[in-house]
Amino acid sequence: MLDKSHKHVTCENFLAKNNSLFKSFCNEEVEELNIVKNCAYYKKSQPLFIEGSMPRGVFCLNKGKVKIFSRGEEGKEQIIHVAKEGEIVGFRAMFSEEPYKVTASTLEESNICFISKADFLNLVDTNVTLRNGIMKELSTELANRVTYITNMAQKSVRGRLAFALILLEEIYTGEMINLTQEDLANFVGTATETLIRLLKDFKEEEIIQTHGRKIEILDRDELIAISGT
Amino acid sequence: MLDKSHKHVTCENFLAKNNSLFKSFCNEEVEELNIVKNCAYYKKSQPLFIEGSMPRGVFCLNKGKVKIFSRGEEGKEQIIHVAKEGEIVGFRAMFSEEPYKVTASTLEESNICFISKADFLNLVDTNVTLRNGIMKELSTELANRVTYITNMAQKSVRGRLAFALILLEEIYTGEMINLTQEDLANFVGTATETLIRLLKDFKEEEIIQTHGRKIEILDRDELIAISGT
DNA sequence: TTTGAAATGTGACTTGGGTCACTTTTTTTC
DNA sequence: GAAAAAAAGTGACCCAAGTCACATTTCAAA
Repeated sequence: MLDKSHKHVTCENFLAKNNSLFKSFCNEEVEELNIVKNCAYYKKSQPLFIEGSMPRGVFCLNKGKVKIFSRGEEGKEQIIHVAKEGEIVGFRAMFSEEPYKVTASTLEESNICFISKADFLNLVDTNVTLRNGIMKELSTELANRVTYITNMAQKSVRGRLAFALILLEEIYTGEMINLTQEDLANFVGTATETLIRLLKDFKEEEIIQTHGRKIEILDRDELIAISGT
Repeated sequence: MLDKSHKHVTCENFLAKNNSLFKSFCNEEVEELNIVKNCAYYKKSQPLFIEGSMPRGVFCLNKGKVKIFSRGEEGKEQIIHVAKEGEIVGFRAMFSEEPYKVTASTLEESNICFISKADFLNLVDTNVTLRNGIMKELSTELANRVTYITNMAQKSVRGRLAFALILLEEIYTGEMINLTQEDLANFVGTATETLIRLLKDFKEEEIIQTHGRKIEILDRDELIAISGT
């Protein structure tokens, strides 16, 4: 099924990422982590886990981006989050005894480490800093989703697209936003056709520029203004 | 400002609520809790805390309901959650060093205990069961919001209203749903006028029945069917 | 290198639901 | 219990954005 073994992969620089929950680990802790982690190569569009299945562990993104989405009634994807290098994916499900409510799938070629539920929970139990980091992360994420819900309920699609582009610019720091228009539409919460038309507007207004599929933001301030709409 | 002292209030039955995070406390722990908690009476429409202010502690609802909302660009309320008896409100903000992203306000006369941040964090540090309960609660809430976001993005207002009524029926167990139509509209994420028209439809379709402001659900199955819309 | 399958793009049409501008009814509060 | 304020309710209007039905371009895989 999953082809994870054909390339030699390492996770060395995962810990170096400044957004990692493991960033404050001391040498001894890093050693412990190295023993329990299990690195693998993922091709584009491979799932890490699927909505409805039971969680078995967490995934640490060393290289590559991952989309997290749920499916609405008619199966339409709603992208909740795009995870980037350094992030741990799937740890929310570790603390509830319930199946995943979301699916995680790679957006590009990725190097990803796996840590089993038992090992991860053991780390959390014994490491106060990690635990506090996780509680803080859970709380922050919860607060972010408040904004997300309010935006969905009150903003125009144009405003939401502007907001999404600002978020994505941070996620794709240093590189250009690289998503299919369908994925972008599913992130914004609109029809693909509507998204294409709005992107065209933004291009004509010289707020963005495209290079093939990639999106470059030209006028961030204008996007911020529009995102209030 | 806040008139919390004119009535004698007790929180005895807070611990008895089966949805309380403190439900597994032993006698000794309950004793500790009794020392640090501070009970107060709240009138209708009094805020517990306000968006933008710094968190000072958590609130335990002994009696009464509380709405949690954020405000969109034009100040329009977006109700994120309606908390009921037994719930702890505001603990999410305890773990991030950031100001509240939401406002909490009583929907009716309420008895509410306050526990200071220091006391609460101390309880969390020393009580593994409580801590695990909180981590589980945070995770579950995060999962719920995924559904919430997907609904907002993909369902019709009619579908969202049906969904909201099902949720509210559980929150108002044993009594009838009792919210202003404006609050209900702000929960569903629509204009008050639209909400009134849709409620009228539901009445004509004999899915609900109203007694003054109170809403009684007559056909829960039909609501479930509509909520898929 | 073909060839099917995604992904992108465009036009025409329809409609859900927002806005505005009121009236009426119910609650508060003094 | 009167006045004021808030909530509930109705009608008319309109446009943002969804749907459908295609054409075209790009990509992946055999």
